[in-house]
Amino acid sequence: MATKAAAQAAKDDDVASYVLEQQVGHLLRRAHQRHTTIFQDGMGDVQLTPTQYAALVKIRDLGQISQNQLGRLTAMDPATIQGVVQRLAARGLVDRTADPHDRRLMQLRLTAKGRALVQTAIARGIGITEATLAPLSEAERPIFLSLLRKLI
Amino acid sequence: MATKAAAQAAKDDDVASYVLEQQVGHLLRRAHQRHTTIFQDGMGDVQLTPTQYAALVKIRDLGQISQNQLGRLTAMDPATIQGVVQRLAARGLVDRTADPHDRRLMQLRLTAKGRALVQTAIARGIGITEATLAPLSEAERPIFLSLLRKLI
DNA sequence: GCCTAATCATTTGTATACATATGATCCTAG
DNA sequence: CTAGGATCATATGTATACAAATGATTAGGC
Repeated sequence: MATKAAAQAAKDDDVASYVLEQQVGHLLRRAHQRHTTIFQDGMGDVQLTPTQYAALVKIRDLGQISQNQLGRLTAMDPATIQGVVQRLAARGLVDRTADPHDRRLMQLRLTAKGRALVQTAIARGIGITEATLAPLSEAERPIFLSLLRKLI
Repeated sequence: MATKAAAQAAKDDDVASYVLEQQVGHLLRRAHQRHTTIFQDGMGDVQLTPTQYAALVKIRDLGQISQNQLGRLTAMDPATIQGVVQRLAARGLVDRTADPHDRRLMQLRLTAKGRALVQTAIARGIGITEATLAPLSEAERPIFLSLLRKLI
């Protein structure tokens, strides 16, 4: 029983000395917040959110892709990607056509306007990545990125 | 002019070879998503979101605090913390009283129910941090956390 | 070939996250 | 001591993010 009581006392100490600001979840949330702010400032008049940007870049990479597939590649569930694509289509950046071979699918492509915008956006995206990583030295950046990748 | 043209060609190459999945912003978003999933699973029937949890822990630390101040300490703007606190109060976890010395302020305290719940929640929060960092070795974890802290 | 299961897109509801606006209250310069 | 600015909480609107449900369509097992 003494060991059980000691184990419980140790756990109570952990709870009492728990510091929110040291938890990885809190730090991830704050780092993500900071990046979102940098992103919004960096995009300026291009006026894209990070998810809209991810969707545009991925459509650019693949030329044509279905909506749910795009969601999987950009880590958005069907409900989220639906809203993102709907807003991109409303701005005339993305073209949605029903797939003739599978009528469940919405095939997505960039419009001419979308292709032009994504070029500008990526140029700014490069600067945004640089600005986000600015607090890290050149040596620290690849270390951080490789560890961050492991957490996904 | 040759140098300018070369510089532009280099930038065009950067745009053409841009890989979304390697950008720190995309990785941060995905790591944060993964943590949120782990958090929700780990909390189980405690049924707290990460921000609700952060608010409860911080009120526990300080005993009493005004709403906007709590928002600053947990990195939530006034509109966001308002909703978070409103939901915690609706569940009877937090008590809101107008400050007699400054009638602009809403002073927040944990209820008995809130104090009991936060104990359980922090015990699970410790496991959630562990689960989030599980892909990293013991040596990698402090490195990652120290680099992540620099990005805030 | 048919029935069931799976997939796709959409819709609804809840919860951050933030910009912006507003009214109440406090503080401070003059 | 009062007018102007600052702070606080709230409200509204937009945009993720995801769970859960739905209807349309396709694919697989038999």
